[in-house]
Parts: sequence; C-alpha cells; structure tokens
Amino acid sequence: MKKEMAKSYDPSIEEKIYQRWMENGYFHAEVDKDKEPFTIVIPPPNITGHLHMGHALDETMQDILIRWKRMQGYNTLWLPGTDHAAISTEVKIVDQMRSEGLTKEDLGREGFLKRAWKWKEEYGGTILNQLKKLGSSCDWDRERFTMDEGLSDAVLTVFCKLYEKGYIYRGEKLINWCPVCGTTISDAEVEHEEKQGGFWHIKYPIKGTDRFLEFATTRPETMLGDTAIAVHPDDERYKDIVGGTCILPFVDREIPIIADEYVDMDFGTGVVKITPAHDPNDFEVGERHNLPRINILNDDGTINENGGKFEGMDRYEAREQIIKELDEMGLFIKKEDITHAVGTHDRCHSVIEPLIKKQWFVKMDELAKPALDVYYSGELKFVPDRFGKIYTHWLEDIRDWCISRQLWWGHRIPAYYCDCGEIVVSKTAPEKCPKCGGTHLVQDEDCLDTWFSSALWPFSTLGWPEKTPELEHFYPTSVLVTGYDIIFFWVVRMVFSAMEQMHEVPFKTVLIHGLVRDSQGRKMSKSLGNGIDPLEIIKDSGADALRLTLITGNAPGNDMRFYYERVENSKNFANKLWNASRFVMMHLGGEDPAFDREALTAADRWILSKANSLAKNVTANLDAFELGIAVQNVYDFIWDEYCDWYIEMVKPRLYNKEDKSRSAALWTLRHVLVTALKLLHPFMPFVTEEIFTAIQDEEETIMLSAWPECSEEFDFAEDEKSVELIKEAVKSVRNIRAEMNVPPSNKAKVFVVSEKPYVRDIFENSKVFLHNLAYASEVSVQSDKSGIGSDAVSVVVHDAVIYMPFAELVDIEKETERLNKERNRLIKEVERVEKKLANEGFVSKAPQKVIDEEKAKREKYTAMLSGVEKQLEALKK
RNA sequence: GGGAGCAUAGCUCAGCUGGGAGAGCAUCUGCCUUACAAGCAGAGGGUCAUAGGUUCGAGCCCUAUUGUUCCCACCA
Repeated sequence: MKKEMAKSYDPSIEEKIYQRWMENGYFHAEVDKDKEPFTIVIPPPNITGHLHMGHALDETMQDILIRWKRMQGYNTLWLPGTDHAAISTEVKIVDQMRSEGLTKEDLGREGFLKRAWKWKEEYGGTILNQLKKLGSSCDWDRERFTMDEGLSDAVLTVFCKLYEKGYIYRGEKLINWCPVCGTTISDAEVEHEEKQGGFWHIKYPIKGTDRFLEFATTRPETMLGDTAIAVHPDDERYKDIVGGTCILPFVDREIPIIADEYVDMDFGTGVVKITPAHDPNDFEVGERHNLPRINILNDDGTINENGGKFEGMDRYEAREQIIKELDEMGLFIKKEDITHAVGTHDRCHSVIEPLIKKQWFVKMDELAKPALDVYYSGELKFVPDRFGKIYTHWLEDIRDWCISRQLWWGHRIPAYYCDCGEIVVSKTAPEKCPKCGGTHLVQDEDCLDTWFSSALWPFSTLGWPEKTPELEHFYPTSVLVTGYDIIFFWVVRMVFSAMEQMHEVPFKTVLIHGLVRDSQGRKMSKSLGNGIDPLEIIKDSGADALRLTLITGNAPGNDMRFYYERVENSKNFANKLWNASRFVMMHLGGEDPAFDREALTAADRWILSKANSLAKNVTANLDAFELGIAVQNVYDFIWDEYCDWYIEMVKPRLYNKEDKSRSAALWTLRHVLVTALKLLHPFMPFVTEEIFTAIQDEEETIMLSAWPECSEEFDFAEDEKSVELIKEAVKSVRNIRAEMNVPPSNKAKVFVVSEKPYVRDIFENSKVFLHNLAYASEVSVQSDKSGIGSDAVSVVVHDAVIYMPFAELVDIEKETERLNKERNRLIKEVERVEKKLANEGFVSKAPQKVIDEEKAKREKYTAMLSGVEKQLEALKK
C-alpha cells in the first residue's frame, strides 16, 4: 500500500491525475508499424464553442473507445482540433465589433482578419481545455485547426483538383440567400419552419380580352419578377388562352401564358405565376421555356430597381403595399390564412430568399456515387444501421453544393479574374493572365463554406496532401463518433471527399448518438436557459460521475434526458468503488499475496469465474458499440457481486490471521478488483487510475495496462453453481426473518436438511456464510429432520429445506398461511413446466439446452413442493 | 407528401441474434454490522400502447391501428 486512502472519494483529484497523464505523454501516439492502428479524429468543435452536454457525450464515447483500444494494445491515435466555423465565428466577431461601434468595412478585409485571428488565439483554445476536464485522452501534440497552414493547403489543393476535373464550376443559379447575414447558404443550412402566413388570391388581366387569370401566391411581392403565367397543358379551362399574354400590373410587363406539366390542375385555380429568379420550381420552368430571370431583390432584402415604384422598400413592406394597391385596382380577390413551411437560415432563423447569383458550386452527381457504393457494399457502416437511411437518402437526391460564401473569415476562393474575362484557378496568385498576359488579376472576394474544409478533416489532419507516415499508417480512421444531426452536413461530405481524394473510406464505422435533453425532454438551448453546464457537474461530482451518467442506460442513437439524480447515483458508485478498494487495501496492509491455485476456496473460484465472464461480456459489448450495456455489466459486477457478496463472504477469513486461506482471499480480492478497475477504466478513467496506482506497484498507470481477457484458467462453472445455491439460501433466510420482523440481534439456530449428500457437502463447507450473512447462531446440516421441532419456520431452497426454530415468534396460523401461499405458487410452477414438457411441439422443436433447463426446473420445483407440503403436515401436529 | 424513432414498474430508461420481465430514482419496513448511512438487508409495484398474424414459444419478428417525437420535402 503506497498511500492512505481518504474515507470518501474526492473527485477533485482528477485534475492532478490528468496533469500526470499529460506530463508522461501517455496520450501521444507515434507511428508504430508493428501494431495495428486505431484512429479517431475528433469532430472539431467551433472555436466559438463552449463545452455543452452534447460535446460531453460525444467526447466521452470517443474516449471510451480510445482508452479501451489503447489497453488492448492498438497503436491508438485520437486526433483533436477545432473548426474555424466561418459564418458562426464571423457573426460573433461582428457582434463584438458592433458594441465598439465598428463595422467590417471600417476595418477592411485585412484588418478584420487580423482581429479574427486574434479572437481565435484568445478563445479558440477554450473548448479544448474544457475537453481536458472530461478526461479526454487526445494526442494534444497533434492538435489541428481547419485554417492552419497544412489544412488550408489541403483545401486549396482539393479546390483546384475538383476545378480541373470540372467538378467545381462557377454558375448563375438560384441560391439560398440570407438577407440578414448577407451571404449565400447551402441547402443543408436551410431549415423548414412551420409559420403562419397568407395565401393571397390575385388576378392578372389577359391582354386583348376582358378576361382575367386568377391564381394564388404566398409571396405576392415576387410578382414584380414574374415573367410568365403557367397552366397545365391538359387543362381544358385554359386551352384557348395558352400562347396569349397577361399584363403584369405596376411594371406593365407583358408576360406569356405558357403550358407546363409542373402545374397541378387540381390545386387552386390551376394557374401559377412564374418567377424564375426567386423560386426553384419557377427557375426550372423558366429554363424549359427560355423565360427571362428578373431579380427584384437587393442583398439586404429590399426591392431593387426592377421593382419600379416599390424600389427601396423592405420585402415585407412591399408585400403589404402591393396588396393594398392591387385591391384598389380590383385585382386582389382574397387572403387566406395558412400555415406553411418556410425556409429559414439555421443560424439566424430569418427567412431565406431564393435568388439568382453567380456562385461557385460543386457538381455532386458523380461524387455521390462512390459514397453510396461504399455504404451498400458494407465498407462504411452506421451504428445503429438505421442512420444509413438518412445518409443514402441525402446522397440519392443530392443537388449541387453551393460553396461560396460572402464572408471574410475562411478559406478565400483561389480564383483570379483577369480584365480580359479569363478566370484562373490556382493555389497561388498568378503573376499574369495566361490568355492575354495582363497582370491585373483580382482574387475572388468570397470564402468557402466552412464544411468544405471539415469535409477533408480525416485526411487533412494527418498531413494530406503530403504523403506523411501518419497518413499512411493511421488512415483510414476507425470510427467516427457524432450526433445524428450532422450526418448530412458533415458525414456525407467527408465520405465523398475522401472517396474522391483518397479512394478509400475516411472511417469504417460511424457511431451515432442522440441528443442530451433536459429532464423534461426539451432540447437544451440558450434561449430556453435550460442548458446544464457539464463543467458545473464536473466541479461538483467529477468527470467520472458525469461520464458514467451519460453512458449508462443510453442505447446508440437514442436521445436521453439528463437528471441530477442520476449524477448522484454515479457519484455514489465512484464512492462505493473507492470504499471497496479502501477495504481491500486495508487488509492487504502492504502484503503482496502470491497466487496459489490450490488455496482458493469455492467463493474465490466463484468470483474469479464471474470476473472472467465479465471480461468477456464487456469486451463483446464494446465490440458491438453497446457502451451502455458494457458499463452496466461492470457496475452490476462491482456493486452486486463483488461488494455485496464477495467482500462479505471473505470477511471472516480476513479477520482471522490464522486462516489458511487468508492469503488466497487477499490475492483474489486484489486480482478481481484490478480486473474490474481495468474494465471500468475507459468509462471512469480517474477513480480507476487513482485506485490502481495505489493498490499495486508493478505498473505506473492503468491507462497502458493490459485489457483483461477471458481465460479458461478461471472458468469455474461448478463453483458458480454451488455459491449461487448458498446465496439463495442466505437470501431466503433473510427474507423470512424480515417478514417475521426478527431483529438482527436475535440470532437463530439454522438447520439445513437435504437427502442429497452433495448438497449437504456444499452447505457443510458454507456454514460460515449462514453465520455471517444470515444471522445463524449455530448451523446444523443433516439428512433428516431429527432434532427439529414442529414449530420451526422453514424455507425450501432447491434440494434443501432450511429450518429456523422461532418458537416464541411463530404464529402457527400465519405460518400455515405463508406456506400455503408458497405451496400454491409452486404448484403453478410445476404445472407450467409440465405442460410445457408435455407439449409435443416444444419437445421436438426446442433446442436441447432449453429442454434440459425446463427439466431441471421441474425437478427443482417438485422437490420444493414436497418440502413445503411436509412442513405443512408438521405444522398441523 | 416521404421517412425514421419512441410507447415496458409512480418517474427516467435498459432489455444484445425470440426460450420464464430488469436498473436507477421514488415509496414502504428494519438496521449507525469494525470499506462505504453517498451505506446494508428486505418488500410492494408491470394484461411490455391496441388488434390480428408467424412460431412449440413473442416485450423482441410480420401487418394494421392509436398516440407521440424527430428528420426530409420546390405543390404555387
């Protein structure tokens, strides 16, 4: 024993332990070609981020896998880092600047970037330091950032390569525009929110007639950009006017009446206004019919010069005004109130305006194919598998990815424009135009979508495009752990990027977890103020307790609710383990007991056997990514088997220094504890380390100790059975005593009667347990009832009957009632088993093992029944 | 409109390839027993949403229904 242990566990030791791990470089991984690699790259948190419960769960899961594999002897790398998070960060910095009365324009691009980098240096490390509090065993020497030199190089390389292949192009297309943030966003960043809205019925006059065409729209202001009116080609109502012209009010534009399959005859009036510049469907209709595209919006959401008299008005102001004036002109019919899904920006929640802009896109159809193939071929797996559907669904009807953003914080698009119109895409600025030789080349003002760089994360962090030894050894990574909410933002893009650049999957398994919700099942959010700060929990209860809470009882992919009560339980468990260890160390008292197989008792062999199968089960569950079940296995073993039974069973041997098997007990106590500590370490790294280093001298850290393996050497099936029998006997006695309100101080004589010699042997060797665990003053094991009065209370355990003479306490009537109840229960059990065994179908079709089990039960219950009946007979006398 | 999850003890959830329903918390009873009262021992509590089906056998597989949550979606 190296040090004295405090009476209760104090989680504040965690910090000190983590420091020691760091100082000793335990987290660092060097390429070791003799070992199989196991790699995880962290989902890089935003540099603006603060640790929340979602991170805590995500990191804990990764750390569990990493620590487990490290102990199994893999060459284990967990690579950490952060994401520049283009738009989120830029918005934050702009906000900060606003409070100082500054705008981006005030600083200019260079000044702004300078400030942004300063901001990154200041806050970028916050979240990583918070991760350390969780116990994350990341290789901090290899920390990366999406905008560091290497990763930026990877981004430019990929951009150029894709451009050369024709997979990146610049085009004038309908994009999602956020008027508040002033930038384009990708389809993935558009959230559809159900909103209250209007459905305005309007009519346009048909030229050369006195007729009108009625239709309805949710966005009347877009009429300023209408360039056609469409009906279905088969619609009899409008056949005669197709080819005609409508007069567009306000702008007095003549727009054609066209026929297109897109129109649903049965919806509304079967007439649709076509605004190719502001609606995706209309855009396509416009393509088919060669319609002009008239953009009516400025970047800030106001009406532009194409809106005639409405120029300068905000989009919603213009909407009101247009309706008002249409009404005056007699062209407005009515407004219906409807709720409909409106596209909003996932960052600021303002309504997206689809509009036409010249932007950069990634052509997706070709890139998507290999990403789908690897899923269908099984090279890429999702756990649980159902999330593969989200993945394939997204890839199967993917549209081109708009990657340019009107931001300054990010990777600037490496495209240079010459006055002659030539576009040069190059990693470095070209000195002169290859076409005209001009030297006035201007770089594109825009930056890339932040996901463009995170898509490369699994290989860019390992040094790509350089052919580094790390890349060769640690790639592809083993597992990606992430929430289901970013499958299409990130997972999809990482896979197709990796398939294109590496021709190999970026990771073999995607382990998906759910959301951590509050106790009422609501999403934790800033606006609700219902977020629970993981750092607070760590401060109060320790990272171990937090980790255990997050992992216990949580099945992969499922959301969970967070309860303080559960943290309390986790904390108690740490304390329980602490105290059990304190007990063991107290009795070891510096001794180093040697293993002596011959000296082991049945109880020792029982717990060794149990620990042996525990190792097997925990490993199997980890292999299957069932972290919650795995940790439950260890928890139950430590608390129920080791503490509540084994420790209690060995106490008499420990107290008696003369006991010949004392040393075997000590050896077993320590061996099993160490095994359990190791199995628990990935889940609760700190408390296990603290105990491990205190209880043995051979190894300096549990982190690098060998993962326990199931071995035949400790497979003791017979002893498991006999100890289980004793446990049942003890429980039965306790039960009876509790029912009869016998105080523990009232020790009683216990008779065990069995006709079977082997059963008597088991009890004969286990008298001590009945003494110590079942309050027996004296234990007599015998083959018949001689010497037992008729006033004894009895309980049947398998092939044995246990009698306790409580003469002064026994109420014959009550006892008869109790036994009758037991008799009825047993009769039912016997009936059930016999019915089952009499079933032809069962006997012929069920597996032999199940049939044997049933037969054993029949024997057991029949014996118990006859025992109870005999006792009832005796009471009558 | 399409897809997915969930529905099991008062509460929150486990239940892995179908073989007699579990945990934590809460409740009740008795214990400060020399590791732990952050503990020990005992108890109560569930037609596993409903209805069919497959099977010798269903909480688990299939179908339908109800409730609920979420994701995707260009019906103006």
